[in-house]
Amino acid sequence: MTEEINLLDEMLKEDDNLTDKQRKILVAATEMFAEKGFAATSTNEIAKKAGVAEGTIFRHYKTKKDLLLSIVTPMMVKMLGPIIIKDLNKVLDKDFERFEDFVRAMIINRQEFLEKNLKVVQIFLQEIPFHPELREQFIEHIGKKVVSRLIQIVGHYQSKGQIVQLPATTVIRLTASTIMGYFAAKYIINPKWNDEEEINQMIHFLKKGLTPDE
Amino acid sequence: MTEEINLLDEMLKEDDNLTDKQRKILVAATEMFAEKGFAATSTNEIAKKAGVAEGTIFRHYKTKKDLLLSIVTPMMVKMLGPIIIKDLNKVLDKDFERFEDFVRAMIINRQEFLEKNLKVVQIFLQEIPFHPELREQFIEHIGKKVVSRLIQIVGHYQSKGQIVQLPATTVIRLTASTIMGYFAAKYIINPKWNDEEEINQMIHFLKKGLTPDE
Amino acid sequence: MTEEINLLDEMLKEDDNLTDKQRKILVAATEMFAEKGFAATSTNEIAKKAGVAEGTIFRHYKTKKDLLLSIVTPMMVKMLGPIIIKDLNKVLDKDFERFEDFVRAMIINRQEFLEKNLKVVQIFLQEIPFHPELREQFIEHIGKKVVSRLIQIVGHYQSKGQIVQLPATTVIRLTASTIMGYFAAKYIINPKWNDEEEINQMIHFLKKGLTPDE
Amino acid sequence: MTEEINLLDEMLKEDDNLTDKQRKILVAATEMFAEKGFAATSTNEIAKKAGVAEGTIFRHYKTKKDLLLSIVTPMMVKMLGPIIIKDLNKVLDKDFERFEDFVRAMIINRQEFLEKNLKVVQIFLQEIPFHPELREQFIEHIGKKVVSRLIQIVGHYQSKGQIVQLPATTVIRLTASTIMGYFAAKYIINPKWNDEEEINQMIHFLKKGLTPDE
DNA sequence: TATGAATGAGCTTTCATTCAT
DNA sequence: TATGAATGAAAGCTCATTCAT
Repeated sequence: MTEEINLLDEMLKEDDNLTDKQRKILVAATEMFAEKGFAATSTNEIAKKAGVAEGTIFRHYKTKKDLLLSIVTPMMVKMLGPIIIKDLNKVLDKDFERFEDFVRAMIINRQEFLEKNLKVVQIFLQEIPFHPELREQFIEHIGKKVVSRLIQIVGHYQSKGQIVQLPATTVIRLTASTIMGYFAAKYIINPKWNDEEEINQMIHFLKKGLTPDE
Repeated sequence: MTEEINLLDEMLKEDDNLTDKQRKILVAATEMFAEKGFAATSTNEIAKKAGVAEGTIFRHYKTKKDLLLSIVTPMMVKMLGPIIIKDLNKVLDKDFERFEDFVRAMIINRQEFLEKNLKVVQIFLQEIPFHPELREQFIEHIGKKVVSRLIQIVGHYQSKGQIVQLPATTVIRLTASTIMGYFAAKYIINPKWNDEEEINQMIHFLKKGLTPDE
Repeated sequence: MTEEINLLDEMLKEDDNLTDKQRKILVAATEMFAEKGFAATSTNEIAKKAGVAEGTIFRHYKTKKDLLLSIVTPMMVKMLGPIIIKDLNKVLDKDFERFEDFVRAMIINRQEFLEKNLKVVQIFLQEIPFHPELREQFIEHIGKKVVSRLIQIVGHYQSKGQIVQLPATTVIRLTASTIMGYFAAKYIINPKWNDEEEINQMIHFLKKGLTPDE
Repeated sequence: MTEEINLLDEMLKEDDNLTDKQRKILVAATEMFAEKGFAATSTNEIAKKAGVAEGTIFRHYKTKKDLLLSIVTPMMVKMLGPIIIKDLNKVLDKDFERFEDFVRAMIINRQEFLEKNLKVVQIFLQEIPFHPELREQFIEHIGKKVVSRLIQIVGHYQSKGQIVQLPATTVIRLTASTIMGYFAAKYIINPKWNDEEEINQMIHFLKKGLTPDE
């Protein structure tokens, strides 16, 4: 049912010229960066946790920041981007009859992605305020493509008369906010709710909220 | 029209036993923490920016973390909490006939707050993942009170038949997500939109989305 | 029975131009220096313990070292010296018939002194390795006088045929070592012994050990 | 004639996993601690004197206090203890006919030890008042063993009727005081005396002083 | 390739001391 | 006289990074 992949594992396996040590470093660094933040994690700690010498880290990653980028950039550039696009195609290709079906597919799709890449996403969200390059990379390589794709989709359902004639970006924002609010609640507050029911209610809310005014 | 106050200024003026230097330290630290993050800001930088000796910082704040807390805790404990409560009273006391009027009042009220305290809120959001005490303090002193208040309010409008009979927390989440999505877009992406129109659309969306099903 | 005085109290009372604060500083500093050593005690700690402002210390004592000297020098220069001399006179004037009576008087006399000035003596002994001036002061102002006096006394009892014809300094060393060993055991190891009996045994040991060889 | 070893040299040579730099650090630290005291010696000074970077010190010794302990503890735990025991055995095994012969052997034995380890012993004596752990370590690991051994020995000579029937601890105290008084005079006052003669007189004094009363 | 000792700049914090009030 | 805020040098210590092995 799920063909989603864990980005980190993927990266580790796929890349054949990755040493065993290198894998260990990436895993350890991901763990620590997520927990304490990039700036507050020392290369010494990472080395210890990875069970390698400190020098080994710098043999593979010129600087500490390089290490961060090698965790977070692939997620965006190599994986997040293509995957999103691919997934969106997948979603669109099925040509869901109704907007609400499309939204449901999106939610489930992103949910699986999140579930498998929590740590890296967490690092990304935590560090993006402090690294302008990260921000720019994200906007340039991912953001723009995703947004333009979504605009098409919104237009598609608007032209079918299923959703209200607001600016596409507004529709996207309202929808995305609602979905991300759901994820935030789920992963930060961690409530004991029934996922399926909650998703149904959310979609019902979106459907009603975005229904064209008569 | 706005009686909102800038938290930092407030703190600086109100507290009579704050030295001039201490004020400068707080302003400089807020600036730097917001920009580079707590861990990546050195006390040396803060001292230079504040135009004081480094020792002066530690005369007033036992540790660097103390300095962070003395910026962020008052916001929560002394100011955010009471203000929210007071504001909510203000909002509720008017007993807005319609849920949408209440939401509009809330948006404007929080908008003003945000506008005047962007930096401190930014620090708070950026640092909360790395400081468990901050998280606990926030939940204990602020979160719980605010949520229980909002639950009352939702119940109020539900009993008037204005909004759908979902669990109050779900209603709150859907509403809050939408509003926060608006703020996120406004302050992060900084689009050139028409605030008033955007707010109107958002409220319309919420109203429709939360209308009771017939 | 005892006319011994507590050096610190003496100093505090006697000196009329000592402020109340100054007294508190001296008491606090003595306490801390004895406990943690001079170098490891901060003026801040002393100020807190004394209940005065840090500046007040430096109003009275130009430097931290000045404070140390003003505790330890009077003990030597003003008090230890004269007192020893005076006391020795007292002891000698009685012209104890036997050497052992003289020794006993000495032990009791020094015991009382120690008992009342443990802290200051402790500071003196602890700090003397690190402060050459202290060492020189002691030798110059106290040591020489005391030694030359003791040489006279030893000569006195040697000429009476009561003690062996060794160099006076050797006799002094053997006697002083024995007495100081007793004090060291008493104040450092703090054994549960009978003081009087122990002193009797010690004197008996000295008497036998220093008896002229036939 | 002497098989005594210099503790520090011993430590430095023996331990094969000691870096060259580490050796230099230990030598420099010993020098400085002896001269200025632990608290008054800065790690910066030690680094300069050792010709290493300051960071190097902390790579090998987690804290400055660690450095002190790594100089002083081995002396007690690994070396002083066993050596004393071993030496005492050596001394006892010869089963000196007379108590005075035993004492003489002891003096010479300890004299050699002192001569070769003056600095470390000096540090130990100077710092013990300020470091309770040091005190406890010493009592636990060294003091108790040495004392119980000495009690046996005293009993041995008492049963042979050579020394007076005082409590063994009293005999030990009187003897040790006399010997340590000799060492104190020798190493602190540094008199120009004839060692051998002085030792003979001291032993004669002890013998007479501890002779059983008829 | 991997190590880990070594570095020195820079970190947070402490300190004795000064000085305006 | 007494204060305590302010100082800046120096403390102990951490850090990312280098390099000989």
